[in-house]
Amino acid sequence: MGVDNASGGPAGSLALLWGLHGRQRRRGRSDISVERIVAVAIEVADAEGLAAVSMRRIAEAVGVATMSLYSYVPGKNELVDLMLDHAYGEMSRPNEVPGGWRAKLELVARESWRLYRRHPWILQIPNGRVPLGPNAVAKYDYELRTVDGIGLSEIEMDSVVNLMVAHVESAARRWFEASQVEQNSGMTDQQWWAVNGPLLRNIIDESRFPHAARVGAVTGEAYGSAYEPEQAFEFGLGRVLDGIEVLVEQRAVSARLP
Amino acid sequence: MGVDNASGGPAGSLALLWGLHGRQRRRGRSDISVERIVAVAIEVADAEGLAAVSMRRIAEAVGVATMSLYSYVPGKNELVDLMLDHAYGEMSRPNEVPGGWRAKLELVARESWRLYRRHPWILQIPNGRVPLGPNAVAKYDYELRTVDGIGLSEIEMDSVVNLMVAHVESAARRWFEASQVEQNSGMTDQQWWAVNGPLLRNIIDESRFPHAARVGAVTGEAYGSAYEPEQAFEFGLGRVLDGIEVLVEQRAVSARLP
DNA sequence: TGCCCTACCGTACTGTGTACGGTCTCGGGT
DNA sequence: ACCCGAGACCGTACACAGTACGGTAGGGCA
Repeated sequence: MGVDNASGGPAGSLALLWGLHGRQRRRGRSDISVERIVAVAIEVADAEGLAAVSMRRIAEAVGVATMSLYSYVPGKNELVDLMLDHAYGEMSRPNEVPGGWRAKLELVARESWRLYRRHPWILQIPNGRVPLGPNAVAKYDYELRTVDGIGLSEIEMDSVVNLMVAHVESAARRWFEASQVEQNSGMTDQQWWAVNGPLLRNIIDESRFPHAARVGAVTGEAYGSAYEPEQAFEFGLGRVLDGIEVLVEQRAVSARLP
Repeated sequence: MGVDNASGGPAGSLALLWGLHGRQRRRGRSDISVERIVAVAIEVADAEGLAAVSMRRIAEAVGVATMSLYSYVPGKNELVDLMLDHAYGEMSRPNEVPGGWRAKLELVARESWRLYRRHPWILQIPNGRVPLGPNAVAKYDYELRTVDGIGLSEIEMDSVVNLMVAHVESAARRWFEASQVEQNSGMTDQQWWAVNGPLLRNIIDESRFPHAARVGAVTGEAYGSAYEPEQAFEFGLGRVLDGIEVLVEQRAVSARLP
């Protein structure tokens, strides 16, 4: 029906992702392949967002009839799964990084941030279990490496990594949403506030909303709008790292006392 | 076209949200109102998700023809804006809360968490600038109050509050996505891992992905699945509060030195 | 040579938001 | 009292989505 989103039965995705599709030689046109379809879909998504990735559109771009795609990919959900894992594959994962866990984890965060900036459509992928493709697993492994051997339990390592990844995704989502609104309203945040600011300032008065009025005035002045995504990412990054450091210190202390 | 999502011109939403619609008496059926439409839409969304909220569906539930909705609400985007602000209005915002900023901010986080659990469809609202309705502003004002007067600048107050809100939303999204997958795959996370675990354990071997294999084994054992949303929320809450505390301490120290 | 499998594709179904234009009823100005 | 216009109400239609289904054609294997 088009509503049952990703990963209803990721078994199909799993086989595709890990290249377990029997490796039988395909009989049809040799200029078409799953890889090419995925590449084309990513190109379209990069340029026009995930909403532009329809089976008709991709088929046309590949040069094939719509329904022919279904002989390469079980359905759209699986195609999106493949797109995502391919994008993960583009990330750099250097073997040796100078500095302690904090520098390493920060690097991981910035690398993720860059991924979302390059492929914002990842943020539009509807609800779903992460399809555990090879590159997703490699990413997870790489992330864990940054906090290995610093006195955390396995559970804590997982939690720390998940927290950092979640922060980056969250900040990226805010950035992307802001840019989306700009795009399809045709107004900059600044322009929007220039138009609607007066009305809102009338309504959000000091007496009813004292804190919102005061803080809103300062941030509006500073940012020229209501929100500065890049700043929010940096601020959160620092705070989250600080919070993790507190935990790491605790563990280091309790390790010294037997 | 159905693609231009929320808040293209929130001027319409703003007027509706703040009840500036001239207050002219409506001439039509008196059993229908914007309020009732919004209430019905929220009911449907609570029960079946935002995807179930179509104009046809809501119209039918209200007992009116589809196109009649458009004489109450400019379009679907505006309806969703109204739903969101209404949901914000349900949150409790006690005037006096015992404890310091940390306890207060934690309470804010838990209240938000409860909101998302009650109305998960909020997480499905597509990209958009928050429509600044009365309840959204009240929520923001209430959140700011928790960190007022502890030595932070206005910008920092805004950043802190945004960070906490973002964490809660992020954790809630993960929880919701997990529950969604469960629902439309018909399998528990545990069941899924029982089926796909062996395959993955074969592929994710110690030699290629040592950290992922080790940590995955422990978390899998502990959670019975790959991820425990509630735990992730609590862990992140603690870490974020710790990180904010570091900042607050810094500010307190630099306030003591001239 | 003959058969079968499968890549390929045309058509059609359900469902979306909403533009458009028609009808009917009620409120207010004269 | 009368009339007219505004607006509530609604039926139809359009473009687009994902994909089920069934038909066709051509190459691999017995």
